Amino acid sequence: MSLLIQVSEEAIEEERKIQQQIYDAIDEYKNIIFNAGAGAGKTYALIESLKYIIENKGELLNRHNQNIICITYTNVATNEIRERLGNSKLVKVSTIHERLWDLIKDYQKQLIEVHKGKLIEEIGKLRGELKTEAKFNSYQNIENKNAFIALMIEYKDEYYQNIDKGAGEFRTAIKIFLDEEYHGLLSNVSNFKSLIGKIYKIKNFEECLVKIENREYKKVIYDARFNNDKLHKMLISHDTLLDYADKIIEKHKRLRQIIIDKYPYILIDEYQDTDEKVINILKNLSDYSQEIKHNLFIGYFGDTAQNIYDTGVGNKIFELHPNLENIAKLYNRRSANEIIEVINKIRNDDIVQESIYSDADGGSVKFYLGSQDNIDSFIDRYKTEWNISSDNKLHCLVLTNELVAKYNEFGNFYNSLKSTQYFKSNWQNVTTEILSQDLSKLGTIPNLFYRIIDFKEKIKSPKTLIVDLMNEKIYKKLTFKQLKDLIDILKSINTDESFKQFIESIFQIYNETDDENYKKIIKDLFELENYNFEDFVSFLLNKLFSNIDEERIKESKEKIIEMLEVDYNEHKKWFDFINKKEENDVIYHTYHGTKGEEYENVIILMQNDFGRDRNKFSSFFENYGNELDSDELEKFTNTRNLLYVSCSRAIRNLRIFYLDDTSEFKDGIKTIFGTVDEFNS
DNA sequence: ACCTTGTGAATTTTT
DNA sequence: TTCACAAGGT
Repeated sequence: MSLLIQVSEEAIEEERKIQQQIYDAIDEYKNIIFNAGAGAGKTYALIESLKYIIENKGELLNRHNQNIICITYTNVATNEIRERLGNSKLVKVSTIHERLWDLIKDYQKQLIEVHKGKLIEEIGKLRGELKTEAKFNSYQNIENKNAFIALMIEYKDEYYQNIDKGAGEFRTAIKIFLDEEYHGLLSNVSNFKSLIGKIYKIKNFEECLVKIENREYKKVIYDARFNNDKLHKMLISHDTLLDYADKIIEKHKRLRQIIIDKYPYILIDEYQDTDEKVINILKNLSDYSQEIKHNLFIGYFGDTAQNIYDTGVGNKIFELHPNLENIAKLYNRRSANEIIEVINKIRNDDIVQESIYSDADGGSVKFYLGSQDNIDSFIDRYKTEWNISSDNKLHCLVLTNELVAKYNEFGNFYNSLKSTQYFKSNWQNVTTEILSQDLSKLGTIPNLFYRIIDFKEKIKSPKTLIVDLMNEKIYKKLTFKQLKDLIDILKSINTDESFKQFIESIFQIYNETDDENYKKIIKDLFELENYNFEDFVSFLLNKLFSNIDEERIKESKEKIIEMLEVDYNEHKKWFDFINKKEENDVIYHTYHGTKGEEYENVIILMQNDFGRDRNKFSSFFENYGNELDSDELEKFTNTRNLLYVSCSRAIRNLRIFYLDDTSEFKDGIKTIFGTVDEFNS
């Protein structure tokens, strides 16, 4: 049965009127906030608005050498808007970070001033902590702190060499150079490490201030690749960039005027995800434009109920930037009526959507009660009932990446990487470096694995083009005979067995053949110093288990071999996941990761807890419709938004499968989903 | 009975 | 990084 096809004349007319409201605001330079729920065509409205400005103000802007700014939250969104808008020199589409850095990077004198202020502030904070926090009590009682600090700075190398050791070993190693009068500080090793970390930081910052005074350091640099500041090296990361931009723009009127006069139209996509500091910058520009009576249009496009990240401004925007003209679009262009009814109840605010289609009946939503044991049979049931196939996939939402890996059938490979020393000590990078679908963000080793798997798949496939297999420089110079020989060698690599054997085979041929072209291809692929399996393992060992004792080398090597011997299907599934080309009929995602997507058939696996919160979802249903204090309300809203984003992905069919007992909060569920059915397989 | 210490486990996402 | 908990000390 087809649905979601017919649109009524009135609806089209109504949509046009809403779009006209935006155009009118643009003409009058009235700042707006455009709110549209999930699937309303928000990006469409944004792009139409950009086109309107280009068509109607383009000539004037060109003449004055002015531009339109469109800022987005992600690089993916930037690319999508550029693609849908088409080429336009007038519109600068970029992420907020890229744009802000572009605006301030040439004001180095002012940046240095802000940076100095930041360093001094940080030093003050650190000193304060050392003075007041209880865990530094024994340090506070030391007579000659400077002597202790000097000693620890002298033995910095020794300190870092031992930092990963257990408490006992660490203590012994430090006592070798630490005078006896300070041994009391070592009674609690974790407090000691925290103390020394702060001491080193203060030292670094002070040295940095001196270098700035000596004009040895002259530039502040924003580096988008890192997630942490290295303030003492003049490197700032994402958050600090926003902070510095906010401060500089607040302080310097001239810069404000330059921005306003150069960019009279600023449009913000997904404003709810934007940091408060950014809203503050825009508010500042807006106020100043009114003060000097220069024209400036600011348009926020988004939806407060889809704010699922803590750093996003969400509904605080109405306080931070008051007096915006509110424009709402209440049509839904994505989902069947049954879905829309449920998502309206979840958000439960003044955005009550209705379908733009007159043939939107025919979807279905149900809430089931089940358990861990019958997840599989639940999914099987809907594979049959919904005729799931490669053309009609089933998308299943789970809460953690660990489950995504497991259900997408590369759990062992994922866990073998995750349990390496490198990922244990960089646990915050696990998701990005192992599961990022942006290749440039994969970690060194996952990236290498990715390239090798890619190579293996290409060699196996008869459809692979020469261009995709090797660098142009290689095949360009080859005769027909040479090319044929090279291909024969490549084909002789063993691609039938495990990943480990594939790599062994590559190296074996490498060391037997005289074909320089083959060697060049392998060198381009691996970028190693030595090309044999033993050295390859050592290379992995060095990257994944650096800093380990002699005794643990053997077991670590075994772990690496294990990683390479995981069933090759797992490597392949991981590879397909990274490429977003999963071949299974059922595809798993995290709730968060589905933002902006839409799927015909959705199953959401849900339970009481998430992370440290023992009752994230249960308390949402318990509190639905109740009056809440501000802390409770914040938690409630946060869960509500996540639930709203997840449920609103569905176009036609939606099932919630709840894995814990719901008897305590059944009423809340019933209010939203109608019934709670028990699933027994 | 209470306090201190060490160890291991734990969310998501973006720039 | 932060938290919970077990083990060990006072």
